[in-house]
Amino acid sequence: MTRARLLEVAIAHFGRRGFEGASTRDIAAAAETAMSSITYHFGGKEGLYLACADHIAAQVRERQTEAFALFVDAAALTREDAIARILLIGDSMAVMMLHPASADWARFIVREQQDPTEAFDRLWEGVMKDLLLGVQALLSRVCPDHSQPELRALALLLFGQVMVLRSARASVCRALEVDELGPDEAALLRKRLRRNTIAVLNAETEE
Amino acid sequence: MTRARLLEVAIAHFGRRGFEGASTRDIAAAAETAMSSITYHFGGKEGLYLACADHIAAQVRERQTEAFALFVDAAALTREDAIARILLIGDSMAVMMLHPASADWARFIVREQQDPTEAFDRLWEGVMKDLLLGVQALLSRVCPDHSQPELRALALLLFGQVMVLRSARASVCRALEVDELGPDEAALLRKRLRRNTIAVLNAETEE
DNA sequence: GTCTATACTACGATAGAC
DNA sequence: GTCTATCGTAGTATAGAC
Repeated sequence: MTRARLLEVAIAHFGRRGFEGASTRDIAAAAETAMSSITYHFGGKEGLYLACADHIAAQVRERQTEAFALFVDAAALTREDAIARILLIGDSMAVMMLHPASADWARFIVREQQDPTEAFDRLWEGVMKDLLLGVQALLSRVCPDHSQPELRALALLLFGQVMVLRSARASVCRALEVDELGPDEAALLRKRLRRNTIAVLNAETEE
Repeated sequence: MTRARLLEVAIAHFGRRGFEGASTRDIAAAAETAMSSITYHFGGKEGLYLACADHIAAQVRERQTEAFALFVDAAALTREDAIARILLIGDSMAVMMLHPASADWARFIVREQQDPTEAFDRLWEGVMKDLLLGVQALLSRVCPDHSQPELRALALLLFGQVMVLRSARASVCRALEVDELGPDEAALLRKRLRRNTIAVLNAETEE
């Protein structure tokens, strides 16, 4: 499939060099097709860019199917079960962020986060919104007294711990004195994430 | 100063569009000078890019002078004082990340974090290394039993909570249902950061 | 559907006037 | 130090063959 190959290559190129920096020539060449295939399949460079966003949203959603399943019936859970689910979701996200395959699309997302275009709307509506609302619902079981904005802020900062594994990867590697994150570093970071999350949620529960 | 104006403009342009995406034509025009001034002052596009990294490092270091001062004599502190200092540093970083002025250089840094070039070395050696080592030293007062890698992982995830305010700004705004972060949102996020940090550090202390 | 060929614009670098 | 002028290259888009 020329179309599928173009999408995959384009996500990598747009992610690394940005919309303007990436060239349709390079993308077409790397996908082993002609430049005009982009016009045919996506209408042009911009169409290809937006299609990348849709593809990423679908891909992340598929990869996190098990995590999304943990959002159902949140209101009926005990506090302990809600905490357990939050820990599972956080770890699932961490594993994804630590996996090499997430590098390309994560670059794309981080770029859109800082300079949102129409592509960000698609990413947000496609996955992020549901992910954040889901965690918020679980958090409201853990901290029933918190206001909705407080729960959202909590969810965002918890996500921040996970996202730093991608968005500041170079510093993570430098700090841990490795060239790239291996199994040992992954285990260390996941353990730390789990313990931090437990600490935060327990502190909120005690009050 | 043509040189200073070029640096400021270039950080914004490189941050938004990346090294390849940004054009020396646009940078020169925005700095109200000729394109050849870049050649004269920085030797070319790449020289300008590296000079941007140095400038950012110096700028952040200057802006965080008070925070860096909190690193001195870490070994002699009580656990409570070390925690208090970590909270101050975290809040100082959060204020910086929430301030509109950090948008341009933060884009530059986040980009380098995901695709490090020689510019990342300059950012790391210029500020980040000392910042992370400093926090690590304070953390070792709080959790004297932890290994160095454990302390580094802890420091990284704590930073992640702060960095998410910039690196995922679009999602933060969407989640809080605002177009941009105002004083109310800033207060909410800073409070949450503080409480999370206290919770994490207390949990580690108890064991 | 995928290719080649081409039109037109914008890129970075540099030479040389002032 | 800063400008204008220009060179060679690389960008996107599109027309048209197959």
